[in-house]
Amino acid sequence: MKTRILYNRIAVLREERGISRKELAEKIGVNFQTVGYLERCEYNPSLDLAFKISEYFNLPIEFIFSTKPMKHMSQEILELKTAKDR
Amino acid sequence: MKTRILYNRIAVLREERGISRKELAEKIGVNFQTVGYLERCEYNPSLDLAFKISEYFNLPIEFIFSTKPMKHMSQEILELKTAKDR
DNA sequence: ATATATTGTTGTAATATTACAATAAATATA
DNA sequence: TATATTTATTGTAATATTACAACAATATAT
Repeated sequence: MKTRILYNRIAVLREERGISRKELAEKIGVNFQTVGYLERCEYNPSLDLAFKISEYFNLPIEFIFSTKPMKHMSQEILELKTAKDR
Repeated sequence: MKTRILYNRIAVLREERGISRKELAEKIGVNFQTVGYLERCEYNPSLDLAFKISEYFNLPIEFIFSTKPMKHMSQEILELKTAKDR
């Protein structure tokens, strides 16, 4: 199957939690370099690994990964706030 | 990474739509035998393939795939209906 | 009953993912 | 500055996924 590039928010989410790739890698049970590959979108995770990341951040897979480039979370917040008072 | 078994509802969802593995395979762009492997949980899909299946059925990945054995949809409906009148 | 389509199974090959090592570059911290 | 930590990059090997072929078993339809 010709694999599409998938986009993700791993780097920002990791930053929010203030943890290093090494720490995240340990939590989800992969090599720390694998986290690097994922953050740079050099390859896609398996569904199993996506679930582990989703469980660690306690966020749905669709919030972390997307087939289309992701909006910045900051932007998304502002849009949601604006939508509220219409 | 030691891969966990992931469970899925592909067979029932496909049945609901009344389509064969071959048809589903064509829609999501994989070999029809790959659908068989997935339905029998003989291996997990890539995240990319999970997204394609999710897009085809128009359902979130978490509704189709799970790390724990899935409740039957029939059962889930009844529980939701019961929860409503408490 | 006999075609036809669908599913299950086995095996091999190609591609994608993950692991791991080694080293350089960049960042933070003492 | 010097030291330690984190990140980036490259290369090789192991494992997992997908493709594909071939055939048997079931089910559907004519």
